[in-house]
Amino acid sequence: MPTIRDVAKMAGVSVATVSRVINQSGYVNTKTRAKVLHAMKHLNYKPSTVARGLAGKKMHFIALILPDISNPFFSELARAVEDVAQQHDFTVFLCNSDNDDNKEANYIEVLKKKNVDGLIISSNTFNEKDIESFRDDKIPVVILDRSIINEGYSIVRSKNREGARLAVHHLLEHGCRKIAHISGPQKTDTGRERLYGYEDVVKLFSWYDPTLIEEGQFQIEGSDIALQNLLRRHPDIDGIFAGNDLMALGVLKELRKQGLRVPTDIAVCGFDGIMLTKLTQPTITTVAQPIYQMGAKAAKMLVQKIRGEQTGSQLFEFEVKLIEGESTQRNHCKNS
Amino acid sequence: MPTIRDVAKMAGVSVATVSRVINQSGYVNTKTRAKVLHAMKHLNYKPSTVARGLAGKKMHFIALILPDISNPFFSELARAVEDVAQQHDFTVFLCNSDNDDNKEANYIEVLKKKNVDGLIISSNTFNEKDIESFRDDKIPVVILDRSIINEGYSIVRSKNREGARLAVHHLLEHGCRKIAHISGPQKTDTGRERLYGYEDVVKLFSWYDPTLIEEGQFQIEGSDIALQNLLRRHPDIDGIFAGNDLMALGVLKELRKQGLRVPTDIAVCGFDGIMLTKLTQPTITTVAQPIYQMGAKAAKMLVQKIRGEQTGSQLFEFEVKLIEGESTQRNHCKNS
DNA sequence: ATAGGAAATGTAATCGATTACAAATGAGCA
DNA sequence: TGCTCATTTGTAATCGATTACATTTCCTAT
Repeated sequence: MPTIRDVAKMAGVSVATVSRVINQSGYVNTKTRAKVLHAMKHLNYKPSTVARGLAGKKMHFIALILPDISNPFFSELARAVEDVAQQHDFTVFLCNSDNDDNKEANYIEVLKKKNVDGLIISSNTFNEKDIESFRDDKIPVVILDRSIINEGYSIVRSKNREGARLAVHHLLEHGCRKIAHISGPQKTDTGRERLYGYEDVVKLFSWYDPTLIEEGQFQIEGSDIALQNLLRRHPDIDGIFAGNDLMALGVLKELRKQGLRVPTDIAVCGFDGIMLTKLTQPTITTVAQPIYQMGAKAAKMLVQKIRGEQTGSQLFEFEVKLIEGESTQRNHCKNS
Repeated sequence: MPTIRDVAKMAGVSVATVSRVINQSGYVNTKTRAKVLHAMKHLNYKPSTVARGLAGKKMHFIALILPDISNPFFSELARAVEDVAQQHDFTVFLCNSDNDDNKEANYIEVLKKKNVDGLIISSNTFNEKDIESFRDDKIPVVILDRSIINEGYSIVRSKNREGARLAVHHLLEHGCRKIAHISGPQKTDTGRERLYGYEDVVKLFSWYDPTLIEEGQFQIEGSDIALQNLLRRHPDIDGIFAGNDLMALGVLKELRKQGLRVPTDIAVCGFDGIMLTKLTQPTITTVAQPIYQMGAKAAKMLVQKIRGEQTGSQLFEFEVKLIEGESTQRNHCKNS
């Protein structure tokens, strides 16, 4: 690997001049520039990012901390982040936290040692102290898919509570008269927000009862048990609002096993809008978030912050949209 | 951020001594070590990976190049790679290539500038020259899910051709008498291997005809068109072997649209064994690769190579396994 | 004619580590 | 006693860039 000194020697100039050419800074004579460029090309010279980093320049990488890349919601988010990062010449560190505080803390430390330029965190449970340590070092942070105290960090999220209300209203409009909720983990913001949205609507009805709520883990696994518990307590449920699409999928699977028809016996609505909802039979009605756009927006904000083009904390809240699938297409008779 | 000099000053020793403590190299008096460790703790000192990198040490990051992280096959692979990397204190760069030569070449360049310690590439179309440039720089490379000339790089893959034969045999055993294939892109190794496997079996039958093959893109999108073309040419198809699960999913969707029943009218078999195949109605029969293990194995091999514990090129080929779903459970009458 | 400043280039310090080499100390042994 | 060698520590060069500062040349306006 040739170094800047090799280039300087070959072009017959000093390293400072080569550096000026590379960085397009200071004055360089046109002819000199040509000589340098020629030498660089000839030697196939590539400036070492590591050396530049040590000399105070950006390393041009950002980190993305998320619970689990194999979850389709996050893999789409990651895809968006990576696309935008790539467009701006940043590389992305992939960090799976599994919502585990220790893993996360460990990552934070490693990332600081590696001079990461910025951080996007969409992990559900993070230690705010860890994040604060980034702010102390003036490393920009964007928080994705979380509602945290709005101090110092920028946030990108969507309207979870409103979306949950949308879902429940939709179920009501399609004739459901007893709607249960399988919530996300209550230690997560999104899990809580969606539960609140559900409660906003159902608490007005006489049939409502807190035992209509079961907590899930935002995963397929476990949603079957949650459903069983609900059905045991309330065999007359005719609508289920699942806290996310993966759980809706699990519910669909379990309902089938129980011999219950969707949507005839029970209607199901999910949340997120992952592609999967369109592939099942029946397709799943869901409250869609603009997943890709959210990831892209977060990445754009981060890049701007890194460049110093934007400072302070911003909140960016995306609209959600109910996408009607077959899982709620039942007769409206009961409703009318 | 404190530096090694701050630590040295506080402990009343030289930077060399501090470095010795950090790296557990050379001689350090027990008492001195204690002083240094205390100073490090007190200052919350974290050695800069960048500075160490410049001084010739490993940066402790590896890159993972894959076509598209939002594809469930690759997101599971990525998950495995990241898990293993994390266990060995490596961070993972996520690189989506979209099977685009330019993007890939661009990444290769960036990665070299950033002193990446090793590379796992599971992209379908890579320029061998680019990869060779890594070998020239003695940067270990592991190739995942590809059959390339076995020179200088280690390879992890599964038995694609055999798996394809398995799939077709299974369809035959379940009464199919005219089996079509929607192949993966023929510019990819896996796409080709699976096609060969299909041909191995079907070419023995009188009904076989090359027009029973349509090329897909390993994605849901496009598999509907491929299926339409096949059905137009051969309305009497009663079995379809899709080159991967995503295409099988698309086929299922399109068959439903066309009013054809699965498996009664047409049986469907996929390849890969992604979780999705278990969630559809009917569930999809598939030839499962041990996706997670493959990713984990690749990562382990890479780490060993980076540590110099393993040199030379190795080939690791995983077994595949047919997982029977509902999409091929038809009466065996025709077969008997 | 000349001061002032733009243009062009080079020298050397710097970033934060590692490490070769030197030097000092002390113990063991002939 | 004097020599060898393990132990302990420090000095300074090095990795490959950036950049503050110095220097030189040359153009221009007064």
